[in-house]
Amino acid sequence: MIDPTYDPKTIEPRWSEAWERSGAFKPRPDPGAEPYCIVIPPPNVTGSLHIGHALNNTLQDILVRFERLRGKSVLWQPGLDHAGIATQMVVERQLASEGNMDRRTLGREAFIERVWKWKGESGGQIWNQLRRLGASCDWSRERFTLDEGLSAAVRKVFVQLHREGLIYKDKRLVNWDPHFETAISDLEVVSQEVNGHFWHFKYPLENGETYRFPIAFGEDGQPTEWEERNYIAIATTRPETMLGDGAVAVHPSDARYAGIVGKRVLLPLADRYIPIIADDYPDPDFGSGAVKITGAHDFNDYQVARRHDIPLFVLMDGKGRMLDAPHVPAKYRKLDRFVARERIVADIDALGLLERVENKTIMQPIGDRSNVVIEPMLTDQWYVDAPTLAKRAIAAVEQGGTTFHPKNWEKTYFEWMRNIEPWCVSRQLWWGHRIPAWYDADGNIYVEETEAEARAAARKKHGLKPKDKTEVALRQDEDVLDTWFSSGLWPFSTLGWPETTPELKRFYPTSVLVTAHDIIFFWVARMMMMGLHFMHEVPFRDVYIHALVRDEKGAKMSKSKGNVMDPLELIDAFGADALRFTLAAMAAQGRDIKLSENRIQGYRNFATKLWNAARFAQMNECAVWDEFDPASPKQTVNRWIVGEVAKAAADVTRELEAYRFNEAAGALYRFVWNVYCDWYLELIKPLLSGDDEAAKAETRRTAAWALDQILLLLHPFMPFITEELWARLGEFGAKRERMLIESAWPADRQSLIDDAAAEEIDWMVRLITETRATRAELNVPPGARIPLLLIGAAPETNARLERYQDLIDRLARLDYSTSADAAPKGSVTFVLDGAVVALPLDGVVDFAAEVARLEKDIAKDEADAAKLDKKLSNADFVAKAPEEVVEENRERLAELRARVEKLNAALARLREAR
RNA sequence: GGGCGGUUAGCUCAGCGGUAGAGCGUCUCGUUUACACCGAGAGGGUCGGGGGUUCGAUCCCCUCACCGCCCA
Repeated sequence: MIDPTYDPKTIEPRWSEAWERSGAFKPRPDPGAEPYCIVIPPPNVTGSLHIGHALNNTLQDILVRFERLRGKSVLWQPGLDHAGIATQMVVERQLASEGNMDRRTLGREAFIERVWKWKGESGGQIWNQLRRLGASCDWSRERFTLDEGLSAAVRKVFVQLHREGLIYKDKRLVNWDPHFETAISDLEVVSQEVNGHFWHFKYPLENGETYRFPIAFGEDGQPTEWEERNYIAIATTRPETMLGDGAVAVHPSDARYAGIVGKRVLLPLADRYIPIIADDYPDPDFGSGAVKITGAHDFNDYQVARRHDIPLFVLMDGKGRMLDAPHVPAKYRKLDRFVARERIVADIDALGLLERVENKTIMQPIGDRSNVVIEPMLTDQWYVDAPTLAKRAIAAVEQGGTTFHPKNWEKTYFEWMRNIEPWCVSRQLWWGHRIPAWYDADGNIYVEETEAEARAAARKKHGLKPKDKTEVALRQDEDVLDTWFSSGLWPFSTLGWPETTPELKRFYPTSVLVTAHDIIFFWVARMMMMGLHFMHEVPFRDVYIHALVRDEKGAKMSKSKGNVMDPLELIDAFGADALRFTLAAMAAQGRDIKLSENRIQGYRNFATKLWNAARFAQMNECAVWDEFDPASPKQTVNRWIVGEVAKAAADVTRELEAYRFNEAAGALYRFVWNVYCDWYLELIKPLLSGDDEAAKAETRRTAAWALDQILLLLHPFMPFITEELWARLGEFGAKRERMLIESAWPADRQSLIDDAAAEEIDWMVRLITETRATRAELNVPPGARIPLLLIGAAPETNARLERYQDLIDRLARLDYSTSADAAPKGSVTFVLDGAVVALPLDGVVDFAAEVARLEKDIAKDEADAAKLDKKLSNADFVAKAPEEVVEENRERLAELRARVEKLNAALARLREAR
């Protein structure tokens, strides 16, 4: 029996395990079944479930369960990525809390061992959290980016790309994280607005030269006043970098400086002379219009320096301390960059060269993991030739090989891919795939999949014969690869590549990738490039970009901001089904989600409603005892609900196919609550308690069938409650052959829609609703049984009334209802489909209230009629609007006028009766 | 500075060339044998401002304002 109360806490835990044990999460072995595959966006090994994961995985699970019910062979491939920096950080913190031993003291091997140990103990806790959410991944196939297989894929890819010239070593400017002492990607750098300063320095001209600098301007913008200057003014937010200046740049069109371009200025403190150059980069209207160029410590300056062959002065070491080097004045050497900043400002000031200091909010680059200021640094790194790989990735989307949903994200994808920079893939970390490159003492590089192969290559290079005993001494590159390098291979490496596995053959390209837009660059782009290059085929047919879940202010949720909503707490409070349904219902395309608990509570109530409906069904023996043909019912209500099921099934199917999760959820909500519960169950109560045994049997079976269809349609959204009810309902009906998760999605059966039945039920629903509204408006006591008279209706309408009399009387709380020739004196009336419905309430209701009600109705109808009349008397409208629109308006006008006439008559009668 | 998106009922949000919708909240009523996590009913919006296109604009175009995000 179904418990009297719905309690997600007791029902949800039983199903995850039962599903998994049954093998339902594994792909259907049937070779004839269409394959359907989603690879999970791998959570970090350090990760725990946040609301973004909950949304992302709910949507994937909805698709996966939907397609599984549709009979496809479904693989939802789970796995974790090793998250280089994040994981290393976790373990380093642990080491720090245990004592003073840092990773360098521990040594590389011991440190990595520690990380693996940590991974074994506390990595991947997110899996159990995803199970609580109901995620139906094939857990038996779980992969990890540092698995042997995936590591082999990484080595193979690196070596092949290197041979093809698509991976190379280069010295370029990178984002350097002085805390972790590694290069990081642009995407791991976040801009933060901070209160900073703008320091204005004077750089004196060489040999005491002077020039006239305009200081006042007339209305025409021409200078009117000048002063004689022996310096050029520059401004900087980072004074410590001035020691590395290689030039001062001005705009070529800037007349103020035209005379001194090509001359030199003295770089104070450093005591070097640097040139004044002309370049398009400086904005003449900003500051003094002159910009210091520090090529080794600023991305824009780097470009300028390259254009003009300006020397680059590296000022800092990996920790962000000033270098102990000849070009750094002795007094600043080894100082932290921020200490050096203060000293330099003070020293410039002492020289009388500090013009002024301005307060200014500046955008500071911060490492998203370390939270320290990122330093642009000139270093040797490995690069992937992304611009070349991007070409096919762009073409694939242009030609529709992969489609984004919603489509407008393709713009963002193109924008980014067309401006892609070489991808720096080396990281100065220990946790990750070590770069398969070896160096000999002469600086030769051997890029091979294994050390043995590198050794062989080195022997060959050094002209050693097989019999020679000497070995070339090799040293492997210390660095590891960017985590995204291995994640980029995810859609094929998890399926077994580089081996040719049956899964790879069957499931690549995958069906859809589900992800948030903040990860398009990180991940989608990389998978596209790698997939096309190594598999010669896109990694996925569709990319569904879902919303970001934001806080109430529209800001991204983050731990540091403390504005997170914990999905596990929400599951505890409302159940996983309610959370899932909420996320789906709010997942409208192209808009972010601002989640509120009230909404989740509302959908928990929805689950309760379904629960109670199922209880009602069970209490009334609504069970399917044998094969039931939904085309067989004779009763109008049953014929009607069968058609409504068919419509709902078609709607849900169509919306899910188009990734319109919110529409699918909305259609289900309305059907279950407003159709099945509010009307169907109410309408069949008399049948269920009546004595027409045939009708009763038919109704029980129809109600049971419709409920089963609801469970099927709702299962992708609310897997737990539907599976539970499926089981409970099966206790009394025919034995369930299988769990709901393994059943079959409702077929599209438009033939079940009976328009005549629908029209009839619709009429009855409106009659009942109008009667209730009228009663409520006139304050007729709920307990008062009153009669209802139908006047001037067509014969078939009178027949309807007769047919459904019992139902109407019950639901509208009537004494009796019948057709009549005229409304009795003092009746309250309303108009329904051209007939007058009269409630004889003379003396019972307030005369003034009834007059007011009628007058209000008349006024509204007349206003509507006037609008329509105006529209229809517009010749242009009649001539140009589509015929059916004109016709529809005409009908509406005629109807309104008839209503007004009848209401006026009713008003007149009422006054007469008085 | 460039790009993208948003502005619709008190709140959170759907919708979209042809009669403005939902959930929550509000108000009134209700112990009708599934459900008060419920039922019945009601109120509430010149669809951000201004132009334009159109027979017709909340919807398309332009523009302005404000908000958010991404990239410089």
